[in-house]
Amino acid sequence: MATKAEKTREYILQASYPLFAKNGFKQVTMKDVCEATNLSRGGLYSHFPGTAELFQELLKTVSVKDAMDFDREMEKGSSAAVILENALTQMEEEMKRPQDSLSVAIYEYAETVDGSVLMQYNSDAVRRWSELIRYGMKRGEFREVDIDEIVNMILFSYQGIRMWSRIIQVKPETVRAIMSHIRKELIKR
Amino acid sequence: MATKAEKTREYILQASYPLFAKNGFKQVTMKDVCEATNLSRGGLYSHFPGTAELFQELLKTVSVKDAMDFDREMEKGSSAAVILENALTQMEEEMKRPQDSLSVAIYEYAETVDGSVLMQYNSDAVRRWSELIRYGMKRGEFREVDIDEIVNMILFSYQGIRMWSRIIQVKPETVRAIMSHIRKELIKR
DNA sequence: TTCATTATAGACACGCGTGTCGATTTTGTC
DNA sequence: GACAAAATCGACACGCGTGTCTATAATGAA
Repeated sequence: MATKAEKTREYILQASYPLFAKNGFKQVTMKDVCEATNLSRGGLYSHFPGTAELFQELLKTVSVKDAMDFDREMEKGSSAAVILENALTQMEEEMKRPQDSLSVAIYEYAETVDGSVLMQYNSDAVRRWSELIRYGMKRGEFREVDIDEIVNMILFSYQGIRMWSRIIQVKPETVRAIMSHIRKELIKR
Repeated sequence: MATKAEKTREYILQASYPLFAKNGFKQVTMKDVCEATNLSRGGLYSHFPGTAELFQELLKTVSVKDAMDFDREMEKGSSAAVILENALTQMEEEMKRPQDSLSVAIYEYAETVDGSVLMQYNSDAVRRWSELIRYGMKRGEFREVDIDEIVNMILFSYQGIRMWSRIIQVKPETVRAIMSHIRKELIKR
């Protein structure tokens, strides 16, 4: 029944999201979270024993709405080309604001705490993309490609550019070049 | 003239390489370097004021022998397909032993100290690969591709897979799938 | 071998993040 | 409104990495 604690918990999660998005996982300290939430050490620790558990919880609430969840669209029978285009656009948008994404934090979390998160993350993405491509091929919209090759190419170049774009100013043309390559690779002309 | 100091400096660099390769940049402390070199704090600090300078110096000595330095081969007039094959093989080898490569350390160094390192690193790689592809096209070995698109695809998927392979066990098939895609993309059949 | 120069040892004080714990305030039930 | 339970505060001790400084040891030129 509402319980103050649950609200506070929720509030902490919401308030710490930008911290992780901006600074990654390792760079965020409990002290930072204290300041971001205006809670004291004691108050904070009574909700989360450490940044690891906090971040873990944060991931659960976020992973649900993943940009690359094509299932619904495919069930609706939407055009594969359109679904692809939307995904590419969303990816492109994300690159423009790398500070809003948890991707690097997830990487660091996997590095220092639990690698299985990345495995899960990756195999999910592989599965979803594979389904989309199979779908597109079945509908005759996509070329007959080697699914494994294409999916890995897409996902890893996405990861690569995503991480680098946090550090160096990756030119929009560069992002577009990758997207364009993916498009050409898949769409029948 | 020989000067003990220079030798020690050299020794420190050589001894700290594996530390950075294994642990990245941020995770390496001066204390770690002390232990790896059997030097005391004072001894070490009289050579390098911090890990940043140490790593910077380390980069200089390493970056010379880059796996993707195609210039010499192209000047010799070697087959573009062969040069490509060698590069892909070397990349594949590197993935097998991610703990021996400085790639993640470079990323972290760029993140925390100086991003221009990555920019330099990247634009060099772009230039070299572009030249190789232009060379292969001129020789009629490679298809007439969009150089920008292909080069970015190659480099970013390489980066992506390289970083992830430090954390999750990327299957050899996956690496091979990427390499295979690159090959198909370039080589005329 | 001598001795000025150079290199090294290791103790020190400092800053910062952690996790804990008793005191205090707030909640919400009766 | 009273009062037990729940939530929060903030001071504390601890570990760890940093950078400095002086005494000591090694070097190598005369």
